Amino acid sequence: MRKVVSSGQPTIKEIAKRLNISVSTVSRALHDHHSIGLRTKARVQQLAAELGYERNQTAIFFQQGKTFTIGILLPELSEAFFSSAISGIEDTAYSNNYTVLLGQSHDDEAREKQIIQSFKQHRVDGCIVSIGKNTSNYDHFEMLRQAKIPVVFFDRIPDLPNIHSVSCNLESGTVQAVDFLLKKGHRCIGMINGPEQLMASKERAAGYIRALGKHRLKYDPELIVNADLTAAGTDAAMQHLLTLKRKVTAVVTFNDYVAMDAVQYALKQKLEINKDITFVSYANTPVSSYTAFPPAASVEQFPYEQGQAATNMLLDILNGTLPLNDYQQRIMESQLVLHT
Amino acid sequence: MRKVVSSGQPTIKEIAKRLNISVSTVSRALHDHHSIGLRTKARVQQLAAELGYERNQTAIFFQQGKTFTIGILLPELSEAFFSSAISGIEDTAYSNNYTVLLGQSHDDEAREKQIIQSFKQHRVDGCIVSIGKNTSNYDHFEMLRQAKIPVVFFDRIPDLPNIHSVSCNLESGTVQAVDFLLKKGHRCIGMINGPEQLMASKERAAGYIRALGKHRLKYDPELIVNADLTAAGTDAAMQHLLTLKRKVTAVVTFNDYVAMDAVQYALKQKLEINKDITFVSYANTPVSSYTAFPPAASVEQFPYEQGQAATNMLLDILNGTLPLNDYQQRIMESQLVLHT
DNA sequence: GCCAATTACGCAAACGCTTGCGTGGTTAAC
DNA sequence: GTTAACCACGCAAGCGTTTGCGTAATTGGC
Repeated sequence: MRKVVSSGQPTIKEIAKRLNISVSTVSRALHDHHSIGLRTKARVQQLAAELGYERNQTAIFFQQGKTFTIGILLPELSEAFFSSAISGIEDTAYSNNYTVLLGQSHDDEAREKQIIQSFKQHRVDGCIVSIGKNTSNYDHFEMLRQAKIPVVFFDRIPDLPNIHSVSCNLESGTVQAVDFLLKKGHRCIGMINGPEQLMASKERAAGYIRALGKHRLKYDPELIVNADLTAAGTDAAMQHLLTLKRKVTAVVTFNDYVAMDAVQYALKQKLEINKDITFVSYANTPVSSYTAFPPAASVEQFPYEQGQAATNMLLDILNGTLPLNDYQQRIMESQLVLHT
Repeated sequence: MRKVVSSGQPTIKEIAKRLNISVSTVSRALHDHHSIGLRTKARVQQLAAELGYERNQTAIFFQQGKTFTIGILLPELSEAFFSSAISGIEDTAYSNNYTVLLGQSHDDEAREKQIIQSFKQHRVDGCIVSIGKNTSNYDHFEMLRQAKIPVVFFDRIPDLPNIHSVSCNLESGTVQAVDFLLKKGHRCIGMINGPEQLMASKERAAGYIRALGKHRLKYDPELIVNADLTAAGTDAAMQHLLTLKRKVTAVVTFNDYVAMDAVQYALKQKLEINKDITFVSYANTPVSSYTAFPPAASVEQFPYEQGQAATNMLLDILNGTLPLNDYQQRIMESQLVLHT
């Protein structure tokens, strides 16, 4: 039999041989088991230290069927929102002795499936995932369910029954945002929303409509336009809004990038920001306050905290604190932040 | 013997039993081994598909002594520079069938050591690391070396002999930046640099001085000020520069955030940007182009590409293409990008 | 001084998979 | 008809660790 690898790392067996005791004794000594004599324990531990023994996690993972690893799948690692979330996830995973496996889907459904597959093969204990923009088939998550690998969806959550999720209540934040604009006297408020099928888009729209209702104002469907979040899409949306008969004096944009593109467009149309037209956005970049015309206010979604919350929920499931089939949808409150 | 886990996942053994053949045959059939008959192969593969068989990677990792996993340790996952780098790393790892394990040190040396320890126990095949600001002891990396786990340092590289590294030559970028300003006619150029001990600061200063030398200009030490990267520090630095007898008409700032703070300060002093004073910066945020007064130009460091390069170097080592002891320091060129 | 409890350790199986080698059986070459 | 080559498959070891159970030896209670 060929020895595949000679990592050179000392093993428990090595220690046993040198000390002329059995491997089980060594294993127990290393775990401070009560049935091992103090002398033996000391001898084992000392030799282990001398040899620089380190347990082979891969062996333990295999033997225990548990990896203390969670897979985290996000659309884009470099987006500020997600990178803050990763930070929150890693921090809480770390302090609970879990490790984090990472994958980015780039909003590509096929790649998303492959990564989930890879996570599953890696036998991760659980997953945290934010689905891609155009993911419409959820077979891969069904597989995870069958494999009894818990998943906590996060931010971009699929429209599925019986799932765990952590998300931000964008509806309430949107209500706050629209309220804010209404109180400032705006009566014709446009909204550049995201792709229709996105939950995030639905919530924004719902908040928008609810806020109008609160103030007994009629909702004009033409004022909400679904865009694709590209600069071109935003331009088209702006063009649509600015050519309506009623004059749009404020716009709620899907996120900061859209806001900035929209601002650029407005400037090209010789509009004066915060006078002719006011923008409110959803925060996803730390530097929007530095921009020339930052949105008058923005809805903060606390990505770091969402990451923490999702991880905690997953850990609760893994610990058995939270039953796997007790599906929880934790909805965190978003909050409108004024940019004076 | 207690069955620790009953994951329910079908195993190779299960398939063998059902088909009344040996596990080895099943294994080979699944690997499309030539010594297995077509009929058996088909039967095995079909049953495997039916059962939803999936190989247990943890078993394979353990058996093979290789995990196809690389550990990546960074100071702060949520910083734009690093999150782009992660993105580049994940992408190239993914396309080479490697998976990425993640850890952030928060510039805490103890945590850095723990994460490296964890990576080692996970038996990662290799590591990519950017060290913490105040890491001064390198024992943990020495351990990796002894365990024959290759490391590629990246961006923030330690002052050690015999290491692999990928970093960006900020000196050349700085020369370009100062060149640019000189060609525009500026003769009194200030620099708001970072903390003195940082390699990054030294390179910037060196580039500044070299560029002046190229043009046979005298270097005035008063024009380079070391700041702490906070808004207050930047204000103080600006104040210093603006009260010199010679009139500073351009400033090179440590990064985009400093630039934006400096711009704010200049505006408060009723200076006109790009007329009374011009800024050049080092890119570390994707949105600086949206700001009111973006720097006239900035030195791009290509974090995504650096991440790719580091990963490729690591993969070359793992493939044996690049000998482990053939230490390479890849220095990528930074590049001045004009923001017209 | 006898039985029970406790202490201190070893045996061996099991986790799932890969792989070198062995072994019949068939085919082809001369 | 003998030999060689090849085909198709099984055996079993081994990767490092954990753990239920068995077993001596020691101790303590009465």
